[in-house]
Amino acid sequence: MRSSQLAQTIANEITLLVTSGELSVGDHLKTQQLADRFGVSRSPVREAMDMLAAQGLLEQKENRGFFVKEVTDSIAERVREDAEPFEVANDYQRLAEDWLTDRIPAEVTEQMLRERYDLTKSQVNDVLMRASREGWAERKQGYGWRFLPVAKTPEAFEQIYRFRMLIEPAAMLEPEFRLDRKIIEEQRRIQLRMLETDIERLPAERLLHNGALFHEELIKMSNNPFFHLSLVRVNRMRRLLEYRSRVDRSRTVRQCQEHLEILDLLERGEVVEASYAMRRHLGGALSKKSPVTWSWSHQAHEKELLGK
Amino acid sequence: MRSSQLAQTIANEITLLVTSGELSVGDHLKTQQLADRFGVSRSPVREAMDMLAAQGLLEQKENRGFFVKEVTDSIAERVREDAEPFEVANDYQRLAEDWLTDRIPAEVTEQMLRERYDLTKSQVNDVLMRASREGWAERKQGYGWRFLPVAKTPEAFEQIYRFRMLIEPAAMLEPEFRLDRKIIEEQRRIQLRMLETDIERLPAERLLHNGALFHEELIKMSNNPFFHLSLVRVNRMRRLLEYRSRVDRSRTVRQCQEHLEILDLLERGEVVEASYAMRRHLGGALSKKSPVTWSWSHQAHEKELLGK
DNA sequence: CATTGCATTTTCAGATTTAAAAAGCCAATA
DNA sequence: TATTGGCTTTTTAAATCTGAAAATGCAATG
Repeated sequence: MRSSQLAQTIANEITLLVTSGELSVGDHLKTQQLADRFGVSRSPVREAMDMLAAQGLLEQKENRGFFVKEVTDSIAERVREDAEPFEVANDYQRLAEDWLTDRIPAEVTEQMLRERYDLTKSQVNDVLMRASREGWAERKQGYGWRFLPVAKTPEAFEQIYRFRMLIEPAAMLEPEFRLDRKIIEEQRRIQLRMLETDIERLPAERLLHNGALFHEELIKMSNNPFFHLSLVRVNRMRRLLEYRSRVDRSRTVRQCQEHLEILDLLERGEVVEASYAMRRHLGGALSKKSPVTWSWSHQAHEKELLGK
Repeated sequence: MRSSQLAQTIANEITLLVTSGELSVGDHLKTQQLADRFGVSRSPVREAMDMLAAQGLLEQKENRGFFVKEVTDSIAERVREDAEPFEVANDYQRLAEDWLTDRIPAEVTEQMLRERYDLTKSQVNDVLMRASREGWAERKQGYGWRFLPVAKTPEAFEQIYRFRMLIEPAAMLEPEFRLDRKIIEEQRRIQLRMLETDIERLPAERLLHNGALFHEELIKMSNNPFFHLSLVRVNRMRRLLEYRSRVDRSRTVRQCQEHLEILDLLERGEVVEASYAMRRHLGGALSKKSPVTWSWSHQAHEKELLGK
């Protein structure tokens, strides 16, 4: 029973609503309401509910619609980790992997890729489009594509972290920065849950995702979309790199704790403290790899203080 | 005589080589060499040379290839200012314009756009792809596109400048920052030429382009591609905004002077000074619009110095 | 023996068609 | 009277095809 991508996505979102407790057993799911919420029409919502009814999460009553039937632990696990087009993501990963490990040349034609990965034209197109959006592939002037060397080296890691150490703490000090309790509570919940759960058992993917989410949600509060956008972009690139390296789970616990500390500081209104904590937090990830001199920043600061 | 886009582009590049003095009268243009240089095959280079020969810039000798024939002022003017697909850029501008001035709704279907602007499917696709790359349009979950409110407000201007004030000075203090004399000389040349020329006569487009180029070339020297990429991206967005507002040419002279000062500092190796000058330079553009408090940065710096 | 000039092959964009998916509509119903 | 459920219409995505453009091979030439 092959069903549409969108319906899948929405089925997951509905399942999330149920498992998160926003909907409880016996509640009535109104089609239009859900459609509005997700920004789609009723068709895919309807289809998603059909699927969930077939799985037993929902119950359909003739001419009255769907109702939550039961909530068991097994259902929570049924949520697909990512609702994104399965194969595209795969193909993309594969290409990225091959490029990062020098298994493909820097210049290729679409044809070559089609053959190598056995893809259709539009699949190749999707993958290349994505790669170019993420900044590591570009069309050549004539025929063919060129892959860019960015992020191949281990230094890329360092570069990303230095960039983040600059923008993330600064974002908190933006004049339009406003605390958003909802975001803070949501993130606290996520981080606490990770600490409670057996970290070893969580998939690496989820660890990376939650980590990135934390930082992206916080930077949003700066109310300067350019900070947010930049972070989202470097994070995409970073995920490409981190996918390959095994996640060091011993550090994850420490990271969660630091995340929680930052949330505490923010909630108490100690924004400058939080900004500083964020800087240390990011610096920590960096210094594990190599001793970095921060002297430059002190120079700059001294300079500015003098100049004032 | 309609000829291929690529050949046009290359014809312009070749003309540029001649007018810039890199090639002089009588020089032999080797096909393969040029093809390699431009990253294309010999075919479009050949076609471009045919075109230029027809125009009289080059001379073809039987079985010996093409040679530079003459260099007159009229030829320099023949160079098309931008070699980018003419209409795509136009359509894109038009759409952006309409969105910025609220003449189209936030949510549209491709169909709507096709009708409104009388475009083919792939044209619409190109334009939307570009808009999504530049961050102001995104696909809805189902059918249709959503335009994002970013950069519509005048505050967007301020936000962009605050972002730039953060990353551009910091880029100069990156550990991998290296002076590149070639870049510095090239930029100095451009800035000087602008000061010499009657600023009133330069097209606004060119002013904006040169300004953006200056900053993008400088940030490259940080050797941290993430700084460069971020700047390129906010600049694209900025151009969208600035296109609409008339360029204040009285400020352009001052800006060029500041650019030159920064170049001088860099060349003398006073990088920290240069970084600071860059910050002031960007702050200047901002403070023209509204008085901005810089207090936050001092707080942060104090904090960090104390924390050390 | 490097380079040209032409011929040949390959690649890809655009148009067209076909299939799939989402949105909209409206009578039936609780 | 709000909502569903089936149905129709609209919209987009995928597959195929075709021709123009770009890349490449090679004999001819200086």
